[in-house]
Amino acid sequence: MTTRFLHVDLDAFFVEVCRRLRPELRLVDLLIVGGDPRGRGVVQSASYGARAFGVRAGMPSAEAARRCPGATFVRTSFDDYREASRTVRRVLEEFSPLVVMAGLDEGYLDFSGTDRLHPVSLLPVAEQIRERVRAEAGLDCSIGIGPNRMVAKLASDAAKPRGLVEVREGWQEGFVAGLPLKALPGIGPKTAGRLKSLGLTEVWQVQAMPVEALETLIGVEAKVLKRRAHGHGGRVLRGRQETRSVSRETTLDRDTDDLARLERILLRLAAHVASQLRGAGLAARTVTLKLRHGDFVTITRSQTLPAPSDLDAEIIGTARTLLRTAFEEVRRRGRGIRLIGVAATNLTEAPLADLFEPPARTRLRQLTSAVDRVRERFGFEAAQPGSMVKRRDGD
DNA sequence: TCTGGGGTCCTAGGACCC
DNA sequence: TCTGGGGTCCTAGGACCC
Repeated sequence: MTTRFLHVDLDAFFVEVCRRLRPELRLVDLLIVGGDPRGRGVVQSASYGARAFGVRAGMPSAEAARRCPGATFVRTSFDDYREASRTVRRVLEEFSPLVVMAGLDEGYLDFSGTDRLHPVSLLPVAEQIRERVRAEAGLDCSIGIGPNRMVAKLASDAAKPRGLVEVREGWQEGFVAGLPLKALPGIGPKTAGRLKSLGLTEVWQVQAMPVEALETLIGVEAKVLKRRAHGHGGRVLRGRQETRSVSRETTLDRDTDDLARLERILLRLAAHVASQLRGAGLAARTVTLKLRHGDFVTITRSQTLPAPSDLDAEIIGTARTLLRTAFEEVRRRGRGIRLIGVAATNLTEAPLADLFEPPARTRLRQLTSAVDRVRERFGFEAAQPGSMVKRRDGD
C-alpha cells in the first residue's frame, strides 16, 4: 500500500488566536505572545511582522523587545488556545478518519491507500482543508504532503506561511537534499554543532557519504541519520499513547536560597501534580525534584515509593524530603535557585481500594477527596496544606 | 541577549538477583 | 579465591520537541 500523509501547521498560531479574540489587534502588525519583557519570560510566538525584526520563538522576551521596540506583547488563557485547536481538529477529522494532533498548532492526517480516490495529487484536498480551517477557525495554515510523516512536516515548513507543498513518492530524497541538517527531526542545537565541527551542515553531504564513513565519525547514530537524510521516517501514524509523566515547574522572579520560600512554592507545585494525577486516574511511583541554579546548572533528585500514590500528602512529603536532602549541596554551590519543579513518573492506573490499607492512609485518602470537592467548588487555591499558607510576617 | 513550561526518549552506572 | 553473563530496577543527566 502506498503511504501518504498531510501535515497541517497553523501559521503563528498563538498570535493569531489572540487576534481572533481581540479585534482591536487585527490591525496591529507587530505582535508577540510570550512572557513579560521586563521579567524572565521567553517568546512563545511572534507575528510575521515581528519576525522580520529577528524575533523568534524561544528568544528571551527582553531581547525581543529590544529587537522590535514597537511590538505589542499579548497573551490569553490556555483554554482559548485549546479551544481554537479543537476547532481545527474537528475540521481535519472531516477529511480523514485518522488525525493525530502533535501539539496545539499542528496535526497529521493519514491518506495512505487513497490512490483510487486521489490518484495523482493531494493538493486539491489540501486546498479544501486550508479553506475550511480559515472559515471555521479563522486561522491560516500551511500544509505539507509527503510519503511519510517526516517529509510531510518538512514540506509544511517549506510551505510557510499559507502555502501548500507536495512531495510525491520518489521525490523525497531530492527534496531533503537541499535542506540543512538541522532541519531534520532529532537534530537539535547540540547535534547540529557536533556535526558542523565535523564539516557536516547539509543533508546532501550525508547522502553522499557511505554509512561506514559516517559511523567512524559519529558512531551508532549514523544509521538513523543516514535514513533520515535519504528522506525516510514515519510511515505509520499512531495515536497518542499513555501519559508517562506529570510535572509542574516554575522560574522565580529572582534567584533565591531561602529554603522556607522554596518549600512553600514546591508544596504548591506538588499539590498540583497530585491533583492532576487524580484527575487522570493515575498514580505515580517516582517523585522527582528539579532545581536549576542561577548559572543554569540543573540537578534532579528522585525517589521511588514502595507503592504508587496520587495523594497530596505523599507526593508533597516526598518532594519536600528530596528538597531538604539536596539543600546542603545547593547552598554549597552558592549560586541561588532560579527554577524549582516536581515531576511524577513511573505512572500506573490509580489502584482500586485496598482492603488491607492502614487506617491512617484511608483517612488521608478521605481527606484528599474532601480537598478535591472544595477545590471543585471554590478553585484550587481554596484548599491548601497549612504549611503552604503564606505567613503574615513576609515571604 | 541571558535563556518558559510541559512533555518524550535515551544513556549509563550501580545494585541486586539468578 | 576469583569471577561468568544476563536481566531488571533505580537514579541522574541530557537532548530534543512543541
